[in-house]
Amino acid sequence: MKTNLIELTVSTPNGKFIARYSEKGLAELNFPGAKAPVAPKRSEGGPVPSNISKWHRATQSALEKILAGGEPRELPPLDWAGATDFQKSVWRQLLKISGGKTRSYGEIARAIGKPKAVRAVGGACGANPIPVLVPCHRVLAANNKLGGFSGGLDWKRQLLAKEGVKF
DNA sequence: GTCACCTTAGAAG
DNA sequence: CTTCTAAGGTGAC
Repeated sequence: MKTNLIELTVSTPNGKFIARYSEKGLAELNFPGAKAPVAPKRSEGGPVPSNISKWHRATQSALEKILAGGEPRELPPLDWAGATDFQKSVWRQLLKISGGKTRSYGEIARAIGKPKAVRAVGGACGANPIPVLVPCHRVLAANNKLGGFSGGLDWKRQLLAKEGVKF
């Protein structure tokens, strides 16, 4: 079923991110500049539920923290409904990467018990609906090569630079 | 069913 | 050192 997502924006020094929440938590986060598939239509529909309002505050502060090169104090609940088990496993590993550190696709693959699924890990990262908070940008190719990034390789470089990662 | 993807280790030239 | 190949998971066509 098409869950009614509530769309809110997060203003940062880097631009306005777009966050979408379901009843269960943050379901999606988009980079500034990404074309908005739907118009923001939440205010007329009704008030934003208080729990979502609270999550949004957490999202905002976590995002700002990361963009400043730090680690978020706390994250809002993430709604991974629709994701496969494989993807959830990968994203769980990503959440364990602390600021300024990086892992390779191979390491992630190994961590979830499928050392040969390195390309699948790349696929899961690309399918990540919540970039930045789920730090898919901290995953580099082997030998500290940048690798790719569907949301714009530019963001990956910038985020890593803020965290002091060199390569 | 086929193909492309945010990959990588290893074998061959 | 450079080039080529095979291998996982998933979604688009």
